[in-house]
Amino acid sequence: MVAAVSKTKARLTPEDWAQAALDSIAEGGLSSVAVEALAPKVGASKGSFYWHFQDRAALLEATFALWEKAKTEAIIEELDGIADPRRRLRRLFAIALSNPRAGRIEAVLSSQAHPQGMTVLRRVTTRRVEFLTGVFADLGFDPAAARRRALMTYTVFLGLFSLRQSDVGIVPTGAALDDYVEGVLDTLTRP
Amino acid sequence: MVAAVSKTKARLTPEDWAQAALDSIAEGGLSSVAVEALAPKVGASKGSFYWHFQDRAALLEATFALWEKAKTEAIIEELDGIADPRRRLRRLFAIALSNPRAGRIEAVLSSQAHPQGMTVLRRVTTRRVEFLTGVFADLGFDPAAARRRALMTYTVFLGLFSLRQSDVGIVPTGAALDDYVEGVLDTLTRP
DNA sequence: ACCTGAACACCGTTCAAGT
DNA sequence: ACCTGAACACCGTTCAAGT
Repeated sequence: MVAAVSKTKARLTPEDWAQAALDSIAEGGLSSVAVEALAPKVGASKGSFYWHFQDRAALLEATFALWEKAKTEAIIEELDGIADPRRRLRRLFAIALSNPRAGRIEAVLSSQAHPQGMTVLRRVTTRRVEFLTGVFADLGFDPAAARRRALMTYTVFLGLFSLRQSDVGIVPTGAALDDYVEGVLDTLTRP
Repeated sequence: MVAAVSKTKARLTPEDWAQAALDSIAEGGLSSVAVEALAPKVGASKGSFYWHFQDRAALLEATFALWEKAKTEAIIEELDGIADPRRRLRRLFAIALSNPRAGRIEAVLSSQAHPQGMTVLRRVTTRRVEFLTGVFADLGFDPAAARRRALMTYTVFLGLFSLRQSDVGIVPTGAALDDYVEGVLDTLTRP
């Protein structure tokens, strides 16, 4: 359960704490991000934490920023390499749905448990809707229509994430999920 | 800020605490539901709380149950009185979007901050998707198609809630929102 | 510069004692 | 049966003291 502490560097960086916090959120939600609980995982004392961060809120801010870089910027960068807009969109859903735990952070941010999360959430949302607008523009929709489609696609996307989290057995899995997504994308991209 | 305490009944019921907790979540999120902070609002001591509830988790359970009754059962009951399926669906979106704070509890439940919330979330989700499946069946879709449409509609619904919470200025407001919803419902109900 | 360990505050929880 | 107030535990935060 306890992650092995790297022996290669004696000194800790803020990123070490943020990464530990990110893992902790995926495992046990926001409330599991406790300085006292994290300290032994990174191999330091509670007091040490307050050298790197002003408080727990600052840690969460750094954690959300880390997630933003890994899960929005990096993915959009990959997708921008795909010329065909329909394939680009399909790939996005494939990436997003490949990890059953994806959406955990989005859920935490949306719950408004922490104001600093809202800033990141706004930035990520804007970025993603922009990306989707680009996809629909490339599909030949005029700007206003592309924007509307992008918005609807993103709500479908968010809703699917949310539904998967609650795990009601309503969201299809495996091949059925692929079929479902294919059908949804058909509906969304039809002129 | 502090709600006036009713003088008409000296004794408190669990519902008094649950209602106070529900209000508190809407105002300040889950973390604002603190026994110590709630006690003066209902006009009792912390100790009194533990006569009515085993712990904070039990209060949250009761709070979620209260919300379920008010926001799912009551609304579905109203909607079931509308014969025309398209109007029924439109009315659902109207109710859901009329309160800008609607979706707060859904967000809290989805964040999995509390396991007991998941039970309620699953029940509510199942109930709502069943309701939507009925709408699409009434529109003439066969069972499997009705189910798929219901699922897609519910993800659009959840996503819209979620987006509104983050308040990015991406979701249209006022008449534009009505137009947007109308367009979305058109897309969703088209055979 | 970076870290430790003790101290304190806050809030969840318990409980003996009151009505 | 229902409530109070004091006590304790847990974790966020501070800080004087160490390297």
